[in-house]
Amino acid sequence: MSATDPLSQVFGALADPTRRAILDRLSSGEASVGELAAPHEMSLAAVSKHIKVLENAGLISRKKDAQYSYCTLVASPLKDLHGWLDAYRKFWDENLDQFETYLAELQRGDPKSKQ
Amino acid sequence: MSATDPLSQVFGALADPTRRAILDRLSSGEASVGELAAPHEMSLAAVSKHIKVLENAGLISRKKDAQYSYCTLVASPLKDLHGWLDAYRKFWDENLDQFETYLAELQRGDPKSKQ
DNA sequence: CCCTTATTAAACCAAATAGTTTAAAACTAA
DNA sequence: TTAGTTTTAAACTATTTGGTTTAATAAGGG
Repeated sequence: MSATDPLSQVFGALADPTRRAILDRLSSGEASVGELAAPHEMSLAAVSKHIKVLENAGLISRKKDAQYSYCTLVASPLKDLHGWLDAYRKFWDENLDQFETYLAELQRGDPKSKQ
Repeated sequence: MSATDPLSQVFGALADPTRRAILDRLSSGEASVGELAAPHEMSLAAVSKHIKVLENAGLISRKKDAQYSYCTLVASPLKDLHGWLDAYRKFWDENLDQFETYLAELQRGDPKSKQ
């Protein structure tokens, strides 16, 4: 992932289960770096790096309070991603429709579906 | 992106503008490797590798015909991705909040929601 | 049979990723 | 001030990525 465009950054940030777990945790409220790191086997420094990747992708923001750094989910990049996905939605919906039509025809024994 | 779980593979495959362009091209119909490579500056072999990444993520399938390899978009992984995204939709979609409020009111039998 | 076309494999390289450990920075509390 | 907590920076390593070039494979057409 050496691409620097925003969409690539967001997709790249999400291409890791640890980072998705962090986002998932943040979906139930803000948390400090230590709290975010706790469930993971790796070192705190490693989680800190993952958090920075998410921050660079715009997926989290931070608020410093004393020595603590509190992270919050920022959903707008996910909205952008949803917008990108939507261009393909008709595709899988169509396929689903076609498949359902096919199944319905099979059940009816419609001869057209057998060619 | 050394993670091997399906979702990471899909996100990783999409974290590259060349690969997204290939998917975009395929959304208007199947194409050979050569056709997919044409718009890009890089070598054919490089595009061939990108196509393999997309194939490994399950985003395209191929059909061999003579020396040609025809690629087709497979949208189901995008549908999975959409499912993952949906868990975050409430963070950006005000309309969904309204809809959930509406549903909650309906369940309560709140008369305001019926007008 | 040769020649061309389409694609992939192999070997190679530079840069990026994902982790480590150690140390430093910034703050709190005694 | 000293000691402890939280987080990040730095340096290092192994692996992966994204590209290259060259060669091999596989098919079709004179």
